[in-house]
Amino acid sequence: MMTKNKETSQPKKLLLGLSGGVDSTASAALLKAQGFEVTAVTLDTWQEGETDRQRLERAAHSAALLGIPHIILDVREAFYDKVVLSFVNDWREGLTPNPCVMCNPDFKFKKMFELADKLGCPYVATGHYARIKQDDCGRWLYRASHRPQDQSYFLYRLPEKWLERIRFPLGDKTKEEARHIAAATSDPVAGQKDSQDICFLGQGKLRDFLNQHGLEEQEGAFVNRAGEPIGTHQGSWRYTVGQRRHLGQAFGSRMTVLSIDHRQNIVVLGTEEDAQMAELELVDFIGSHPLPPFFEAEAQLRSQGKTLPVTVQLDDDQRRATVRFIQATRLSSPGQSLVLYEGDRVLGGGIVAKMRFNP
RNA sequence: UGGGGUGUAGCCAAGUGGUAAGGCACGGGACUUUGACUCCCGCAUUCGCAGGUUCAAAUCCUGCCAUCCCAG
Repeated sequence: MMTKNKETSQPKKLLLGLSGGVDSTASAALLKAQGFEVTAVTLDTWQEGETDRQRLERAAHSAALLGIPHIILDVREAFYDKVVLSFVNDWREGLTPNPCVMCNPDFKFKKMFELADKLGCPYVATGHYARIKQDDCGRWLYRASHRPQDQSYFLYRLPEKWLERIRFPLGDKTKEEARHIAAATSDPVAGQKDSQDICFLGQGKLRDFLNQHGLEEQEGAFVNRAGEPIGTHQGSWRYTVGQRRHLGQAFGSRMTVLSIDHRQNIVVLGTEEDAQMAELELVDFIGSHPLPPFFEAEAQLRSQGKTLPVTVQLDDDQRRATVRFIQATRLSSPGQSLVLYEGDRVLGGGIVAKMRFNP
C-alpha cells in the first residue's frame, strides 16, 4: 500500500542502508511513504557463513516487495582493512575497541555517502534510532524519542556536515512500531531477532577470532594491586578491563580486571571497591560543535548505560578531555567511548585512555 | 618416630545427630548493533576410606589412608 505524497512536487532522492533487518526495512517503508525516491544499498561486508548470505537475500527480498531499487555493494576488502584490522590492532595495543562506534563514521556512512554522491542522492538514511535537530549553531545529533531504543551513542562521531543530509526515519519510533511496519512489508524480516554481537565475528567467539588474527595466548600471571601474583591466567587477550566473571579461576570472591599489560602478559585484579573510578581521560575527542573549555554534562559509557553527571575539562585543541564523575562509578575500559549529553542532545565524546581509580 | 591440626563438588567454604548453605569456576539461556556488566537456570543421592552405634550420621565411636604443622 503506497500513498504517494501529493504535496511533494519533486521526489527527493535518498539512499537507504538496508541491512535485511527489522529496522532498515521499516525505514524503507516509512521513507517511501514520506515521498522519498528511495534506493536501497546493502553493504556486503563479510564473507563467512550462511547468515550473511541470508541477510543479503532478505534485504533484496524486502526491496523487491517495496518496489525500490536495490544495490549490493561489495565492500568486503575495505571493511576488512578499515574496520576489522583496526579492531585487531586496537586489541594488540591493549585497548578494548568499540567497532560499531568507529565503523559508522569511518566506514558505513562514508561508503554510503560516496555512493549517494555517485547516484545523485542528496539524502542518506539508516535505520538507526536517533534524531537530528537544528538550532542557530547548526545541526546536532539527538537521542531517539524513546530512550530504550536510543542508538545515538554509536553515532557521536558522525561529522556535522553529514547530519544535514542524514535522515533517521525511526528516530521517533519504538521498536514495536518498527516491527509492525516491517511486518507489513516482509514477514521474515520482522521475525528477526534484535540481538547482535560484533557483526563480523560470525559463529566464532571473539577470543578465537583474535587468536586467528595473531594474538597468541600464553599463560601468565594474575596479580593484585600490589603486583603480587595470585593466580594464573590463560593469556592476557582473553580478558578485558572491567571483567569480573569467567576469569577461569576461583579466588574465593569476585575479582575484577583492573588493568592489563599485554606486553608483560600480566592481568591486574582487584576488588569491586578497587574498580571505582572518579575521573578519566578522553583522547580523540570529537565535539558536535565548539564547546566551552569547562562544562557540566551527562556522560554515558555504554549505549544503554546509566547517565552519569560529570564535569568536562577540554584541552585547548579540543582533542582531549578530562572527565570527572560527580559520583565515583565502575570502571570502563581503555578504547571504549564516553559520550556526553545535554539532555537529549549529543555534545560529543571521545575514547577512554586513562582512568583514575580510587586510592 | 612422638605430639597436634585438617580431610565436604574443579577451588574456597558453611554445616557438630535429622536427612548437604554460599561464593568462585564451569555449562546453558536472557539482555545487547562493541568488549564487558547485569539477570535467570543448571551444577555433590553425597561429605578421605572401611566398619560400628542410632529410627536417623558429614556430624558420635573404632581402624586405616592422605595431608599440614611442631618436635632437635
